[in-house]
Amino acid sequence: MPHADTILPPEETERLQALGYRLTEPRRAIIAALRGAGRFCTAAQLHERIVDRDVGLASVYRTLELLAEIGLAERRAEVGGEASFLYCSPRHHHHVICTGCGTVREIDAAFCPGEETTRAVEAATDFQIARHTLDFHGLCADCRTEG
Amino acid sequence: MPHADTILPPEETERLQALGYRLTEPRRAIIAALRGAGRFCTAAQLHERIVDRDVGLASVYRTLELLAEIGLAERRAEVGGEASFLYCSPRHHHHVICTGCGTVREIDAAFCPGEETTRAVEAATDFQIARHTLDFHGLCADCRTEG
DNA sequence: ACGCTTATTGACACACATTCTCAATAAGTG
DNA sequence: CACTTATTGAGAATGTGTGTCAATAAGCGT
Repeated sequence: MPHADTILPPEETERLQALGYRLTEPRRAIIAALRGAGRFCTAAQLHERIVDRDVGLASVYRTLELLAEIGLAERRAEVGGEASFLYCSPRHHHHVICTGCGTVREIDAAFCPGEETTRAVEAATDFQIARHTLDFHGLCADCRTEG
Repeated sequence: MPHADTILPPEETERLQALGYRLTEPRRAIIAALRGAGRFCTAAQLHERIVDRDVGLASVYRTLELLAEIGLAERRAEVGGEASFLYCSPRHHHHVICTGCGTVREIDAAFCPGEETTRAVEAATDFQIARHTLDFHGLCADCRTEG
């Protein structure tokens, strides 16, 4: 019986189980915490948020690694040698990241560089482009009014 | 007298010195190695490339950190907890990264999302966008013919 | 060129993020 | 409800990255 705070949308459960992974209580808790954070989190930060569930730190690391592998999380290098992870929906999307508070909002593919841009890059570089990443950085409304 | 392999374009030297940093032999060697690699490198890999210059591993870490701070290098998280660094020119640019061999090529701002896209993102999110990052991933010509 | 000031360096000790190990547990299956 | 085996938690082990400090050399004024 999953904990009330760990009821996940079918996106995560389906993707995990379709790949043969088991949907365990620790994984539910970790995914829910990462999802709810709405920003880049370190393993230690996430572990902090779920101490009451008796989830080991090693499991947090293992699950974050797994999520990054299957595309449900994005890994980022942090100053100080600590890695951060951000929840990502399985759909194609991009990020708007607040340089003040770190909050991340997903934006949909409407803002993607189009097919023509991709073709132009291919022509200019002789690469065969398969995918791309795009992030915007700036201040969110809250951080703007505070400053 | 700088070593023959460490003659750098004025871009790096100017930026370093303008910020009050000294242009030392170890820094020349590290920057030249990173620049010459043309792909993401770990500190250990770069240290390997310049063992003959008697540069300490600690200095490699310190210099990479410094370069990332002033925008001459990009830091990336790596599976296994080891950070990688990529040389970046001071100009605004984007990357095309080969998923086969890891080679990175810079492309100029012509492929940027334009002002109108940025304005649209601002309207959709109520963020004040200051900058963006854009990377393309795919196979380079060499890796395509080998496959 | 020559000293002076001080940022920078190399070596090594150290801290700590991340992974490994392994017996115990629980998810999924029939 | 039993069975198989992926997964877990705890702690040991690994190894990346940082701090310390005396020695060195970059840049500068003369």
